[in-house]
Amino acid sequence: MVALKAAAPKMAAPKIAALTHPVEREEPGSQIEGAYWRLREDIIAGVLAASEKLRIEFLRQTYGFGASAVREALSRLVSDGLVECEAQRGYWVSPITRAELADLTAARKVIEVEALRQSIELGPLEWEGRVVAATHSLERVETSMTEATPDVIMGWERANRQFHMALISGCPSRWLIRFTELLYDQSQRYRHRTVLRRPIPRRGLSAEHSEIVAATLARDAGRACAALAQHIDNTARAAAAAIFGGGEAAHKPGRASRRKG
Amino acid sequence: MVALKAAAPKMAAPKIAALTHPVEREEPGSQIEGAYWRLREDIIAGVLAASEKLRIEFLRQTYGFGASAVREALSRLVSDGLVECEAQRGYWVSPITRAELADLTAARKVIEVEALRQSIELGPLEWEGRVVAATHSLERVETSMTEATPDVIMGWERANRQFHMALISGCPSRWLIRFTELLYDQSQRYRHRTVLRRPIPRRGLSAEHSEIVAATLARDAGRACAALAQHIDNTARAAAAAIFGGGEAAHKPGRASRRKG
DNA sequence: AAATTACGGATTATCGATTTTATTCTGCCT
DNA sequence: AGGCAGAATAAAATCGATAATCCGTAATTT
Repeated sequence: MVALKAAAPKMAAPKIAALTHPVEREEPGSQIEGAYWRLREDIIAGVLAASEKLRIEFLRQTYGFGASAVREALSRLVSDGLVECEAQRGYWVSPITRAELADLTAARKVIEVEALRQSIELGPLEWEGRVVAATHSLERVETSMTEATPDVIMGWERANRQFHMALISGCPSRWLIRFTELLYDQSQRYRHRTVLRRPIPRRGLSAEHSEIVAATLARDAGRACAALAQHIDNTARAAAAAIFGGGEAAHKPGRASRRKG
Repeated sequence: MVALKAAAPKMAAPKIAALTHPVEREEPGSQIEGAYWRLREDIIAGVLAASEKLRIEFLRQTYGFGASAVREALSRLVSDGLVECEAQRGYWVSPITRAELADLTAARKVIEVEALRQSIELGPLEWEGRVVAATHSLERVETSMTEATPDVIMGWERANRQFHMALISGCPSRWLIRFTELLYDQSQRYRHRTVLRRPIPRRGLSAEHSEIVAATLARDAGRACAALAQHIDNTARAAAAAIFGGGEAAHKPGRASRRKG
């Protein structure tokens, strides 16, 4: 995976053939946009590991973007919280810690749940349609999951994101939706490892989804919010167990821990 | 302060007298950091007006930063939501609209209020100290406000921000604090015009602050949160009246409206 | 022998120039 | 007269090169 194009960066700057999976994103327009989304995806998916140093030259050669594009993309990712940087010492992927996961989970239980509540209470009619559609897609993907190839897993992850976003897409507040997306993507960095270890989703995850959907479509805000909060908690617990095991933290946030010699 | 290290890049580097006020920020380290904070401040303070086109060359000459630094700073501001950009058409300050103000207000009433609740319920001891200190500073500034020079207004704005941030600084969630800051700064763009028109703060604003502080220090979460929500609402209402008047919206978000011929 | 300082390699930050893209203006055609 | 095509202009995006900084290592001194 990660085909590493290494595009002859001399004269041909040909539209940058996508190395990664086809995303629902439309054509990137500028190279910077492309670099931004590519790096973002690879950080969330763990291709660029937590705490990994992000050398400009390495990224330039690996992805075939120009140095400027890489730098600007990294700048945006800093504001997104996926990348950190220090004055003259460059960039690195934000570390993964148990405390950060706990914080993400707590914040999601405030913001995503509130967004769901507003969706239920204020969402327009077509919102219900989106929920039904996304639920259907997710179910289709889940029932057809027999093996755990990267493609299948990625498909499920995308369907799961679609599902969560559809749930809150009736919320009238753009900011709440934006924060929900941000927190979801941050959490995705943690969840990804869980999915890798637990190929076929047992643990009654589908059941949790069903409960959320049922309560939502019944416009029972209290029940739906409680179910969503529970779901977020369970997911985070599973991720914590998969990543940090029972005991201590795995990554220290201290200095950037190099990965390459 | 800030002092623009600059180090005579080529020959002239005309030092560009700062358009802005001195901030509490420490030395910027890199030029990009400096550009980022300077632009951020000037956007929030309205020096760079809403919907204004941000030409790289113009910013470069005006502030004396390099083109790359400007571009990277703008990239970060895009992720912050203070600047928007489109593929090959450059950058512009995010527009100001009545709908956006309403959304910001609603989001603040969810997030900032929740952060206050968590502060009251979970905040450590020294948090109360910070609240008392910030309240004292704000009172000092308010009682000594007789004229409305830009410096005085800026001092008040800073004290007000300190006050709001101190209130929620006991919240254990870094993400909620971060979102609160983001929304506060976004709202500041709207509030700024209110303050300009209403030099000496009447409208019982101090009274609102007092009520919030009293309830907070009494650890009465319900009362404090209600007071804060009311305060956010009143502030937004005043800003809406000052900017949009009674009727229609002032700025259309449509195409970037040029300012320079 | 330990600590400190000086050097070399590597990486980042910055600047200038080039290429690509969009916008505006003008002339021609309908 | 109005609309369209095409050139001219302006701006943004990208690239290549230079200067400043940091990290690791080795030599030197106490």
